[in-house]
Amino acid sequence: MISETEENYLKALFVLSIDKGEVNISELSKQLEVKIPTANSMMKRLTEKELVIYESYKPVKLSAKGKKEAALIIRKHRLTEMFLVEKMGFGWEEVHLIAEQIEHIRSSAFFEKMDELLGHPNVDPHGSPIPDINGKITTEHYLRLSDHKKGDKVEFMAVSHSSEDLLKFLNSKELVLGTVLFIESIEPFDGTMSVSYDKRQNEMLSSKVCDKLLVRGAEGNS
Amino acid sequence: MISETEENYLKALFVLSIDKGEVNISELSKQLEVKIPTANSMMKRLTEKELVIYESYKPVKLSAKGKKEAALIIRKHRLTEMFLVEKMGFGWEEVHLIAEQIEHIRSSAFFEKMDELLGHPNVDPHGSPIPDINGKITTEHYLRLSDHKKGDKVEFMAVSHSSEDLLKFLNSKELVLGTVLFIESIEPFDGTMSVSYDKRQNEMLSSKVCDKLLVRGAEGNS
DNA sequence: TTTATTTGTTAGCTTAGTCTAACTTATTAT
DNA sequence: ATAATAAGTTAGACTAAGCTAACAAATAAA
Ligand SMILES: [Mn+2]
Ligand SMILES: [Mn+2]
Ligand SMILES: [Mn+2]
Ligand SMILES: [Mn+2]
Repeated sequence: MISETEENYLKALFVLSIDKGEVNISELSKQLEVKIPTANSMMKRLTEKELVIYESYKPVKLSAKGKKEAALIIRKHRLTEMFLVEKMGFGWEEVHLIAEQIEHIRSSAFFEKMDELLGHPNVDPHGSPIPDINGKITTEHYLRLSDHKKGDKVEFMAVSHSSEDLLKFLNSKELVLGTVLFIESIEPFDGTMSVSYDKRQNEMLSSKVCDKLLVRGAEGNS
Repeated sequence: MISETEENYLKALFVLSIDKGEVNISELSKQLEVKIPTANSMMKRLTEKELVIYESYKPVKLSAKGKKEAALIIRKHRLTEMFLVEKMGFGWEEVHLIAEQIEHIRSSAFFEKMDELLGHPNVDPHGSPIPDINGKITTEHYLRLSDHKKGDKVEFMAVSHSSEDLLKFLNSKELVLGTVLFIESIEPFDGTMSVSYDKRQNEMLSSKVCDKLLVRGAEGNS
């Protein structure tokens, strides 16, 4: 049996190891807001349970088993977020903390029912992919809006590392997933973009915002 | 802050003290499936927190504060059960264990949303009353079906101490809340009743079942 | 290549929540 | 009224999950 705390560690390991495939204990402890020795001793326990691969002074990796468990928790988290938004009327900025708790509910029927009622969605309200029932996750590789140039037309597909503040900002600009953006101009000095879309014209987005918006080319414009 | 474990103790104290107003530690430990010393030490902790009133060798009582907290947890439990049945399509026999977990989710917005989507229900799927947002609970005092006599016509209002097995049995007899029952006859030896209702005629219900069905007089027949 | 800094480890302490064993108080039966 | 049984208490141990303090290893700076 994997405890709620252990589940949170697995999830943190999963998201932190997405690029490098491994995680330093200090990163992990920062992510989970615990001290380094706490994370250290948990790594020993998860090694015992064969959920992580870990040797002294080396970075931590998830085992295949650990990776699958983590993906299944993320599945529950993202299904929950989708359910809260689509079926209960919450805003996309309100759902993360609730999902952080509900992801630990022990009832496969509960999450299967959500999945069914939602019509088996493959992304959450922030555009992140929902792993399937076997823990397999298919990641689309979107570019950042900030990687594009003047005149590009792109579709807003996902928010990366979405904070509540960022999501509220996007609400205030009526920027929802699926919006097609046209880049009118880019300020050379600080990278601020002026973009137009159905709801707004010449809206200014700071480079900090543009870094978080994941997009794909629209109309054959990759 | 009240922990999940403490919440479960408060809830158990609430339901066990409904009649007598107080609870023996041994009853409590049985209900929660812990040993007597475990319940005993928890009572000390809840006394510290002023949630219960307790002196050595005397039965335990909930304080006003403890009673309110307990009622609010029961509110979340019953709203959840109602939501699972009404909005997610679960059967009334499937929801208790899930609600047992979800009742501890820390988000008033989550439960307020459920309440709203359900149209502020005042009973759960088993006919038990849902306490209001202030923890006030209004209990209807129904009689048991077994307290009635041949020829009585009654409405099925609630199931008392519903187990999954009992609820499945009622499913098999198509006996849902609101059904109007006519008592055709009662076997003097063991109290088995023969009842008729819209879906079935002369259905036999053992006295064990009749003890659990809470009813009120139908058509001015109190 | 030493030295300083960051990162990781170990040991030992804490709290919540559980247990068993031994004992005490209350209740019930003889 | 005394003995037997049940209920409640205390002490001591355990695990999970956290912490701090002291030390060791690895990495970065000088
Ligand atoms: Mn989230
Ligand atoms: Mn979580
Ligand atoms: Mn229930
Ligand atoms: Mn519970």
